[in-house]
Amino acid sequence: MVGDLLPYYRRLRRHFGPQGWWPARNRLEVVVGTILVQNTAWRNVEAALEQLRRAHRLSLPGLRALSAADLGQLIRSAGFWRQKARTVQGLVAWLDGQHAGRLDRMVRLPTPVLRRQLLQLRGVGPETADSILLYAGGHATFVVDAYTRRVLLRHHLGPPPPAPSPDRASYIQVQSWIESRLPRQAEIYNEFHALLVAVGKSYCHRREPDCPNCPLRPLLPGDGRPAARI
DNA sequence: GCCCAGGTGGGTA
DNA sequence: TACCCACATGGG
Repeated sequence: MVGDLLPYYRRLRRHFGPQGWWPARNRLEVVVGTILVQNTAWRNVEAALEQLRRAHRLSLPGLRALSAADLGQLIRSAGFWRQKARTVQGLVAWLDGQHAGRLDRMVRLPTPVLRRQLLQLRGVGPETADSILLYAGGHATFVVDAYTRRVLLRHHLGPPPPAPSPDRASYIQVQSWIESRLPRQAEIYNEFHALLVAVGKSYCHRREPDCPNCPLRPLLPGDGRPAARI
């Protein structure tokens, strides 16, 4: 069980190379990025981060100094900007109130405690919480996102959907399935998740799961069988 | 024009 | 619990 996914991890890493996630310059950028990227293409997030940077507001003091309206305008390109501005401000307020405004203290909390606290924040769900835990804090927590599900489905991996319903496994079920098949190390969770995103992005077309030109078919199992619906 | 992108929360049965 | 929907911008 443990280590079942290691061969795939190694194969993907040889093919794509180290991914070096999260694409950010510091811890705060990771945290802000995890919120901005919710259901949004990363390029739109980059534009928003750049706007914050140019306004000298991509820092805790900078964010504190912004009204919700002004923050919203700066992150507009990331979409859902009213919600996301509120979420960022809520997170900064919580950080100030509970952790003396210090991310380095926040990430030192035990994983289950920090996860629970993050999930209490409005606008922070399981994926955002786990992204902060893993990519900002180095906690060994696997991030389940749309790419994770898509790639697992396409290659007939992952937990079976619980019959008769719902039609897909829960976040926790997918997360447990992966975590129990890899060494419990943040570095491996980090890299494997980033590699799954690289796989997902490299598919010729999301709507053509059987495309014979997909260069990744030898990298993950599932060849010789009809591809799962994605 | 239409579809989609590294989700989340609220409402309803 | 299991759907459904709003939330919004930008690129293919």
